[in-house]
Amino acid sequence: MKEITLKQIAETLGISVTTVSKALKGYTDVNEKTRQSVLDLAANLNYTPNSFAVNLRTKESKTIGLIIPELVHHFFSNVIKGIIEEAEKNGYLVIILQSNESLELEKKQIELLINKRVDGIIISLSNDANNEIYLQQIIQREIPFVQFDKISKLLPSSKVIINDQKAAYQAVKHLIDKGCKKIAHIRGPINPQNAIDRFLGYKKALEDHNIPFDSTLVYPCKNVTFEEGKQFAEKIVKEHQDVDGIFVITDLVAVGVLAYFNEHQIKVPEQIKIIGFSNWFMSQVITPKLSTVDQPSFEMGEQAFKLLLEEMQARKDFLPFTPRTIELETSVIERESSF
Amino acid sequence: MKEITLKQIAETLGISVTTVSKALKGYTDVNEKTRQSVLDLAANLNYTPNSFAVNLRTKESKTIGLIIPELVHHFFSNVIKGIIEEAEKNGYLVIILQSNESLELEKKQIELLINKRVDGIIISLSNDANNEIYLQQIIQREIPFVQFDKISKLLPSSKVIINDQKAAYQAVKHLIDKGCKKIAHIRGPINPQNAIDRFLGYKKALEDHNIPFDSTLVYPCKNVTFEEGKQFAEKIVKEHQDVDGIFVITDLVAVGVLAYFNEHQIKVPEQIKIIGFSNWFMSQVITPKLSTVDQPSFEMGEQAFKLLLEEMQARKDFLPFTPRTIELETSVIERESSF
DNA sequence: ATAAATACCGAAAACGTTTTCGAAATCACC
DNA sequence: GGTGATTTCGAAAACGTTTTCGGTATTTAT
Repeated sequence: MKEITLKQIAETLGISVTTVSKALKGYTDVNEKTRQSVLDLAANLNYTPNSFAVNLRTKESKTIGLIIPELVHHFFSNVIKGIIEEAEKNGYLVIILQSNESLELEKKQIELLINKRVDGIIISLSNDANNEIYLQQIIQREIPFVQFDKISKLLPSSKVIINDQKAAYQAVKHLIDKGCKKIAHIRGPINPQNAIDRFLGYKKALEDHNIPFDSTLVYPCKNVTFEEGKQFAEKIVKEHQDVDGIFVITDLVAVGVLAYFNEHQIKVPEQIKIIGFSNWFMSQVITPKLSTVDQPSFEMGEQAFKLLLEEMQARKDFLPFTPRTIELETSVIERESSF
Repeated sequence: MKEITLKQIAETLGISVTTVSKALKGYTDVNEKTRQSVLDLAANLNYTPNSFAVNLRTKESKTIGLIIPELVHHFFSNVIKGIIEEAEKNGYLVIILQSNESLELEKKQIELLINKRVDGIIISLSNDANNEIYLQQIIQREIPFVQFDKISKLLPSSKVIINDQKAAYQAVKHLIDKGCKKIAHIRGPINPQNAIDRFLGYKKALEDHNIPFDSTLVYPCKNVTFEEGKQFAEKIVKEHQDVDGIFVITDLVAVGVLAYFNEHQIKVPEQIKIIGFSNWFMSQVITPKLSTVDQPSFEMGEQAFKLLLEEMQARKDFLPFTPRTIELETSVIERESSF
């Protein structure tokens, strides 16, 4: 069970390693007959180049790294899928690591990838990350680098994002269009930019439609869980009996809200209309089906890899590269919870 | 921005590359002073060994490959998480590929990984795979290899599985214990072994409790979808008004059943009790909460990597290796749908 | 016929590391 | 002071590939 090498092919054919290599790589300075004999023998022996040697020689591994905060997550799963498929189309493989929303781990994972000498890195930052030194380091080392979803605006890299503020605006406008007059917002934690942006979109939509903003109608999640959804649902109906619409930071929490209302015979959408965010899979299998904002997650993955590829190729050819930001369109998906 | 190499360290210290390498790798035949100076300089320069060169020299990449049928899947996401975490603990990184339930793609992905010369491969087979030649090839090449979940019994490799038959038996027994007298089964497709085993467990549980088996109560899914769940729910109540329990191949389909019953005011669990399989995340946020069978997915991933590591180390030391199979325990999780 | 152009091939260096093996220098001991 | 043991070091080979550069051999043009 020995590995086939160029040397072996060369020896059995009585030619040099150089010529064998050239024949296989389509160089023009090799005779058609010798080329054929090399190709035939290589095919017979099932030769595949030793990628360790190729990596060393070419200084690239055709492998990229991907860091996400949490693997078990419908949104991220779809992004990963998009990245992997697009990468494979272009001959790249993907190493996946998780940061578990920990800065320390995020730092460690980045160092792992750099030491592995991956050709590029795609990342969705953990909540508290911003402009950490270990992130700047990626750029200083000129490692091709793309951020998506949860990004640091300060870092000069390519990015794939949605316009959270606009998307939230549309979600709230949808509730208003459906007749809601008093709309609560269950928002995300204080720090992450997308929670802030969604809150701002909520506020702007109210203002634009002459609904007074009331800060007591805004409930901030700490952990963004199903349980929190149930708790806030209870709080909302107790504190504001006349709320007729809720915009929720993400579907998971919105499903918690729905669960509470189901249990307490509060009719959705008749009494209160609800809209979530992200179009999690579960939102279409729950009763009533949850209206939500669709984020094109798979496409986000595809675009992220494409941007990375752009930079990888530019660097290889020593061309100047300026980062690009792609903003993907979101869309309100109207389902039973806001009819 | 040049990469630091052993050579550079050697030159600035006026010693040989050999000694630098030895100092960094803890060889005993290097003077304590020189060792310190090497260590200091290496730390200052932030030296990390070029992994391409290390790979070539040591013939291992500290990278493994993982192939799964579908990434966007609560069960697989958890397995992946388990594998990645355990791998990282042991200094390995993980490349992930999908087969999309296609034999052709599965074959291609395996070849990709072999050509990449990963140190080992973990796989959950696609539905129709069995003893394909490209799978045998992995074993012939002596590439460390572990199967999990959907396996081929014929292939002599380590495996991590659950006892589907036993798990299904317990699920059905649970319904019987709760008083069900006429239990339908929405089963999986004809081919996959786990669908067959779960069906057999269903049948055996009935027999052991003196409930006559009735083949018209068994409904085979084609695509295992939410929609199929709804359709079969309708069929079941139309064809067998007196069914009082349903054992469903997997939670997704069971949620479809629940959705149909919710829409048609059929009371769960009062009129019909339902139990699913796999403990998908959504089963605990739906109303009523779905009873199910928990598969320890994260642990499955951990164990799969541990088995792989065993084989990788044995091969490296030229020790004989005999594959092992680990069978993980499942447990019935009782929730509202079967109270 | 010779000169110039072309086709074909291979030696050798390089990528950066690990490890073997022998040499030199130092030490201990009688 | 001589022997043997021990400590410390480095030359060199090896891993398998890619690519440069020069050298024959053959063809074409004059």
